[in-house]
Amino acid sequence: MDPTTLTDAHLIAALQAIAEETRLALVRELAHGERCVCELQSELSAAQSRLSFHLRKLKEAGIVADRRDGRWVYYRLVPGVFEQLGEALGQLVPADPWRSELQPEGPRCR
Amino acid sequence: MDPTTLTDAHLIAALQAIAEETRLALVRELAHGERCVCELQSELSAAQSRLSFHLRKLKEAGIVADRRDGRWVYYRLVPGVFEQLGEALGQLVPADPWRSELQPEGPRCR
DNA sequence: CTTGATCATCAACAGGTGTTGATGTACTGT
DNA sequence: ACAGTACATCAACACCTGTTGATGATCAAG
Repeated sequence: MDPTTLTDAHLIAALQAIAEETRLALVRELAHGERCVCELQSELSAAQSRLSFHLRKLKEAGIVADRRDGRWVYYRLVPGVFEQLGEALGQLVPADPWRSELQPEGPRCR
Repeated sequence: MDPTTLTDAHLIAALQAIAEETRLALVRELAHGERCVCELQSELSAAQSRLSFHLRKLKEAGIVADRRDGRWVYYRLVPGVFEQLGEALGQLVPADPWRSELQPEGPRCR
């Protein structure tokens, strides 16, 4: 039950990629299916250069993939990434309800 | 089953807070329990000023909370945030396996 | 081959982010 | 009151990020 564990660098890159307004909007749009850049351009009413920049970030972070068809480039979400990220976030903390009670004594700073 | 839905701004702020090396290390450390800054300082071997900076970011993002006891300030994870974030990430995409097949026709760019 | 459309890349800029060293604040012990 | 410790804040700096407008590359149609 752990086919592809994320490295810290991958996790950080992916979270950083999603943690931006335009890119979050792109992800939401691509969640409905494949889109070419010009479609995203009109749907988000953003400059083409801007979308190219953000789509590149998302691609480098492994969130989206692209495919060329004629003169259009279609972007899509990489399947499973969000499930994987959600799982990684959940596993960050061992979900231990007695966690905060386990440190009864004061610090030993020097 | 949706007691506290995250706004986009909160989601972005939280993800951006976690998506940094030092802060991810802080989160991992705090996952084991409450820590005062001087403890974190020696465990991460980071300058005090640096930790103060990152702990502030985490606090502003709602990831950690602090508590003063004498001359020590203890930081702890806010319970449930990672479950909430994981859920928010999972819900970003409707988990629809036929997603990529639903766009059969070409684009209408103009 | 030329034109027009889609998309990527670039340069320049503004603003944000993280680090370091110094200073300020609050608390404790003597 | 004084000195020392824990922590926050500040200024200065280097670096990164996002936006815009221009230019370049690639493809399709005529």
